[in-house]
Amino acid sequence: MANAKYSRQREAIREYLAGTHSHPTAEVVYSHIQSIYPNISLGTVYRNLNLLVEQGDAIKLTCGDGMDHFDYDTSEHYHFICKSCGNVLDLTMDSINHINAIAESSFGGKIDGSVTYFYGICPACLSKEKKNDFKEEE
Amino acid sequence: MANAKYSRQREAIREYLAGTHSHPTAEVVYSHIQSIYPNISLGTVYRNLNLLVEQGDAIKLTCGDGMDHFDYDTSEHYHFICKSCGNVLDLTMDSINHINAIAESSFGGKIDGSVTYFYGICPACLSKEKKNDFKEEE
DNA sequence: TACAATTATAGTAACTATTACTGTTATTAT
DNA sequence: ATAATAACAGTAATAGTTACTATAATTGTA
Repeated sequence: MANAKYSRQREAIREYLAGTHSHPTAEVVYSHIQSIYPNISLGTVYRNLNLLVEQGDAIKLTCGDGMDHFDYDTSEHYHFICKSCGNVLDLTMDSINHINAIAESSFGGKIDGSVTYFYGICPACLSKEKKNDFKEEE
Repeated sequence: MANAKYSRQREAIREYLAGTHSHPTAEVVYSHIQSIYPNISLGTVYRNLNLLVEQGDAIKLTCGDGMDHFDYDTSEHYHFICKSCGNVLDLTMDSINHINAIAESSFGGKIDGSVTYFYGICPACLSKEKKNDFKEEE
């Protein structure tokens, strides 16, 4: 891991990921990087995304939609998945890491951490729903 | 969904799932049901597991190891994944559903629920580690 | 019980996300 | 400049899962 060579492709991936809060999948990263490096390979994108995760520069989100999502924000924060549009959003909220202590208190093993995903309807889909409700009333 | 016909295969899957707390994958369910129905198809296992989930009789766990796990216990409880052996364990602990209110308080959308996975070392692996530490000391 | 209608099955093919392989190219150290 | 090595593009392979199809099982009705 100390023997990781620089590569322009990886830095382009890093910069794209650092500049978005959209939690893109590898495929989405791939299609964006193609505008800079038209010949980049999807395998290169996967390898570098995983490398960034291994190095602790990004996190991988497995939120149950069949695709991994990536996030350059490694600080403690939480994610929301909209059941309607599928978008993954950041949640700005107080830390809930006390749940690890709750879990550990009556458990014979060791809790190193936890991952929480919140589900529901995102603000954008919620306002669309309201519009449709209004239409139905007319 | 009201037009679901009885099938012996599905009931065998249901009974196996109801009788274990091991959170088996579809492949594991498949190999167990084969002892009763040697010709059962893996597709049948997948279809019926998903049907049980749709009907609310089981839940699907996507805990990040690449395979979905299934659980016949639909009551509110939490899961732990051992980083060492990969086993999925039930955690007996107080409800943490207050985190949904924490998430919703500063969010413009609607929170319907959340899923939390705890990670660490399970009791069995923890005791193995201790044995190895002891060996290294000698 | 027989029969028609319909859903489920086994077996197989297809699909999606991801990883592995291979010969060539880029980066780095000397 | 050159040698060593890691990364690349392109492609093949893998794993988990879903879709398709002809046959079999289940269910409602006479």
